[in-house]
Amino acid sequence: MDLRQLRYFTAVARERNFTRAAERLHIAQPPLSRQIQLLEEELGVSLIHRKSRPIKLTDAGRLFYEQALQVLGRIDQMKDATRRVGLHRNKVLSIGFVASTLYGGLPLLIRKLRQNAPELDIQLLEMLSIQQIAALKEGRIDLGFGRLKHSDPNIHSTVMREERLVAALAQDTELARDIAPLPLAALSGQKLIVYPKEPRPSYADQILTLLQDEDVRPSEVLEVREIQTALGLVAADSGISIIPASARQMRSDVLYRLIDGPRAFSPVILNHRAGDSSRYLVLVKQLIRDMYAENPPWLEANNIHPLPAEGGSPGAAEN
Amino acid sequence: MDLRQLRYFTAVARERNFTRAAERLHIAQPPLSRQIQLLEEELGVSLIHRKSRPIKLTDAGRLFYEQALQVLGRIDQMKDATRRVGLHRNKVLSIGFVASTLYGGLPLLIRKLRQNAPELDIQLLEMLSIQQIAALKEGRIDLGFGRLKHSDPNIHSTVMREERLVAALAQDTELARDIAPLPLAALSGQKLIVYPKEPRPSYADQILTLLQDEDVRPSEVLEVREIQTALGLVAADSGISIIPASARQMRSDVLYRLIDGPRAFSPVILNHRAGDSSRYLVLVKQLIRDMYAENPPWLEANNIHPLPAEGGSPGAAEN
DNA sequence: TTACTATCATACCCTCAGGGTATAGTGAGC
DNA sequence: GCTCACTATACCCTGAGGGTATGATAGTAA
Repeated sequence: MDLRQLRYFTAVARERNFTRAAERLHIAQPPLSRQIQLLEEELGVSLIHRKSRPIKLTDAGRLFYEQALQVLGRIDQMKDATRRVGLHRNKVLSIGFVASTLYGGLPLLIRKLRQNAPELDIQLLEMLSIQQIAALKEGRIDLGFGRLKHSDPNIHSTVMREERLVAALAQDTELARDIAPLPLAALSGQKLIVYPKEPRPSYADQILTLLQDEDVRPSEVLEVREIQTALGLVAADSGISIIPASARQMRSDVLYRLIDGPRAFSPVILNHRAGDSSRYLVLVKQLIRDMYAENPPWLEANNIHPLPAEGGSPGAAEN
Repeated sequence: MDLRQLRYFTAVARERNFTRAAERLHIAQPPLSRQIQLLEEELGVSLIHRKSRPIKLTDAGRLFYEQALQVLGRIDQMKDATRRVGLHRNKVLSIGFVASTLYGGLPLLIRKLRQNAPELDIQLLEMLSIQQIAALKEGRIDLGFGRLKHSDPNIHSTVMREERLVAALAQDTELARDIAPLPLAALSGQKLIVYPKEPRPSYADQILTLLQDEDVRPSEVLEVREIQTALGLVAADSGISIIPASARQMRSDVLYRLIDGPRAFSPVILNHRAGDSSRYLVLVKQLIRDMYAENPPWLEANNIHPLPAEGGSPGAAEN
């Protein structure tokens, strides 16, 4: 497949007419017909009902059309952004993050960052905690928000906060009767759903280690690839999952109970290359301190405990 | 530009070596070098530092690399989805929506829909209310969630609920002292920010008409293109904006006060082609009734008033 | 039904973009 | 400064993509 084919197809779909589309594309009509045929052949699917005038798109064609428009738009944006950066009009900051931080302070941080550094092209890449370590070393990202501690000397880490863990429970089950915090021990003998399945080690191991350390044994452990699947299975009454408190927003058709216990927390960790002294890194750290200082509603709502040492003194509680 | 060039560039970026990338692509090294040069020439930007071994990406190159990966992935997904639909394994339902419904019931509806019809490819397209009318007629979407009433006989509409309006106020301003509901009249003499600027008529006109009907005259009206901009300006103390209650989630650094008055509501309207009797349309309507029947927390939290006639009897309160 | 028009598909030719081979140029390490 | 590993340059050749001519057919009006 070829971008040319996408452009040709979108022109035909827009005009609902091969001849006019060809004119608009500044080519003759036969080659246009042929390119569309080749495209349909490659996909193994007919995109256009030709046995009617004006022509109509098939269901597949309509889907393909909308997606093609989006891809083409995306490519234009990509070219523009690359040019801006290449011509030194803009700088790039690539930020890796685990999905759950989307439900915490990350969106606000990004907004603040855009306000404070409008010349910055911010690139957000969803990736797991260990993938962030590799991506930092390769220079694919400049900053990572993860949930896993690591021991790589080239990567500098800051625990930003410890977030309460909650159990996600199916409605109308025994444990869902009460809403008081749940002792970890209550999970003994229950079916547990953990995520992500790979790559390891991951948040799943953090949860499994916690249970093991507290000598809590689930009757069964099911590993799934992502939190959405885990919550889906919970909703289908296939077990219990343990998630960071802020991720409760992801689904409202399951019940959540805070988990009790001094270790029932998951950290949010800021990772960056040791020795990186970019002004944007400094800015991000400052903005994070500002955010905690403002003590926004989501902090309390999500039962998040900022670390005592944080919030005021720069550099405190790091590494 | 060409997809081939994107594939070539990602291979080089991955391998950090032209020769090995060429092998992996099953072409000779010189043509690969040339394609990358052409790409850089078209962009007018250097993507690769060649004066080091192994080669390194420039800032622009890193940005371009990540974006290119995403675009290529997107294209694969697009091909797969189109094939599935074309081979009748899946059906497509295209849903147009105004941005603010993302903060209401739409995400939950989509989840329910996926559960109830896993064979369905759901395509979400953000568009304004009037754009939805045109898109429905052209068959670009099958379903629209908008906020504007219309009078097109080919489009069937159902008011799903009336949502409270709230005023977005800059922190530390006079009106932000109190948190009690704000009478519309309090907006007299204030700077007002409305959106979207175009295409008209839009939600902006709905608000302006409301104020006019109630004889409330702002000192100044500023039109901006989208709600994010409006809230950004509010945060910068450039005026007051009026938004649907559920959109409060978009920004936490401004203050919101409910607006008082019998007409201070904005409807959420379901649009579809008159005569469309697809089973998925029926399913969506059923799921919406289920959702309201469950009376989820966001309904109350957003001060939404379901219409009395809705929720139980199918077909009631329609059109 | 027929004739007409608008429009898409087919057949066939030609050109140049992209790939190949040979080789020159160059950064990095000993 | 020599060598190795690697990239750029020079030049040739082939086929994908575009052009022209024409056939095939849906829609339409009489």
